[in-house]
Amino acid sequence: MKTRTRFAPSPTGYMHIGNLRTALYEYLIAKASGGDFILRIEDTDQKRYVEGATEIIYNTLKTVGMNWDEGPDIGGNFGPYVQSERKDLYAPYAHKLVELGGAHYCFCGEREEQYDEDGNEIICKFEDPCKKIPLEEAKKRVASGEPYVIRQTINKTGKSKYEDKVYGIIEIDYDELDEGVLLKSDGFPTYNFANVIDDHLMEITHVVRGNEYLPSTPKYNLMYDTFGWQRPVYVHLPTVMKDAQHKLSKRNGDASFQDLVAKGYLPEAIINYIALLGWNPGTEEEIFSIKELEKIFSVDRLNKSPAIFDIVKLTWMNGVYIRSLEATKFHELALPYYKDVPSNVDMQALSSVLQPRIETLAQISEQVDFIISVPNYGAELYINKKMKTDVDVAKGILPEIKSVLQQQKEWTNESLFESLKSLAEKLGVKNGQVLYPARIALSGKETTPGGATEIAVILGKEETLKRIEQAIAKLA
RNA sequence: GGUCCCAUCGUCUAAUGGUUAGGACAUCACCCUUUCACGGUGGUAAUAUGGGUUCGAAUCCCGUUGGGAUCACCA
Repeated sequence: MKTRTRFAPSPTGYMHIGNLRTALYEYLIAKASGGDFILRIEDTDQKRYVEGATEIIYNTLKTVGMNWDEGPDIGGNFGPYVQSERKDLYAPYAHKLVELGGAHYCFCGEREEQYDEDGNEIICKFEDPCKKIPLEEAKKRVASGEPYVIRQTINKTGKSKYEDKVYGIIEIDYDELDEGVLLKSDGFPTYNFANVIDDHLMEITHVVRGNEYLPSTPKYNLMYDTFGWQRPVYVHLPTVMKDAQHKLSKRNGDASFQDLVAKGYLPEAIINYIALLGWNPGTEEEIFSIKELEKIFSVDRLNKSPAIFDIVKLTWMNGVYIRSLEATKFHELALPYYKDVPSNVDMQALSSVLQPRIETLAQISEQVDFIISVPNYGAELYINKKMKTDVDVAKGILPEIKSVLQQQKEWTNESLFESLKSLAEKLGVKNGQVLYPARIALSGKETTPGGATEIAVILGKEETLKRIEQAIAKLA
């Protein structure tokens, strides 16, 4: 049978990293066996609906390359794929479940307190008195227009048992299960019900979701069993944590996918990183494209303990991706970050020095400041023990550098380096005694991306000479 | 609190009864080098704890401790 998995987010306007990882594993489980990946929007809670949220979901999935085979926008044989459009479909199943004895009508409403004959408080979800109302009577009350919900009926004896692909056998006493609401008084299903109906109707073979559903899964199994439907394969995923105590969450202000992208992380790197948060290939390789993951992914290698999201490692991995980019591609991605850079600057050259030095695109801004304008600096910047330079060395060498550069015909890194190196030889000084002062004069910074000659190339001849002259004037 | 789940370097993880407990990030040192990066080499660093079972336990069992999840007309 063809594997079918589904990603079923609710449109809250935010693509959480944990959700993205769940989607990724759902996608990979399907694709690893040539199956289908389905997108379903779960918007039964109208209060939480956020405008534009579905677009964020579409865009995120598209930019990371998780293409869905069926979904609200492209349709499919099992639509509609938005739960609110499926509204009318659930109630008949709920009523049918009542007929089958798996659920009952409850008229308690939202009234606060009820007590039985012994004065004990009645809590419907635990043991609903309404389930004792004869079915015929309950149906009459429903027909007469009395408000009601449909609650799951649970026989509180015995133990439930099921197998999860990552956690193994899970056993829970039926007594622990709540008689929860399946169909709300507004006629909408709750997640607990809609999810079972939809997964069955859409022929989902593998239900993949966060492990917070581990304890409620027996309730879903009861429904599958009562309807006589085959239970899906369960794959419950461990939580993605922010630290040892807290899960990653919107409430804590933790980064979403879009936040990370805005900070200059590449979608490919994000996907690669989160794929490894709770899964490993069994080899020592760790750089994978989503296409490669599709080939090697296997549920067996999913981990069951929670994993802490480590931005430091993601950042390293992002650096790996940035470095492996084609130079032209990198330049294209870097361009938006050059908006304050003067147009006479050689931006291609800038990109080539930046590419091996940054780990996120946002770091470009910090690296590029001195290109825009020379920061204020004191003469003591020329003092460097290792390079054997000080203010006097700089005073002596800068005019020499100026005249060499003025005569320089070919303005490339190699030829500039050659020229300055032979200047050092001619004067009998160390290379650093020429190059270090030159870099300070050109950048006003102790450390820069690239060396003096690379900066000169980026700046161009005119600006380079201008900066050297300014530095000489400053020292005079 | 009841129930369920989890537990290997700081972090992500490998090792499914026999390994000097391996790799990656981070960190430290050194090398390379016109600074900074990149790259290279090496180091520090882990089986939470107490009992079993076994010739042998990170691995299997029980307890303890620690952590997480769940107990809505939210998903």
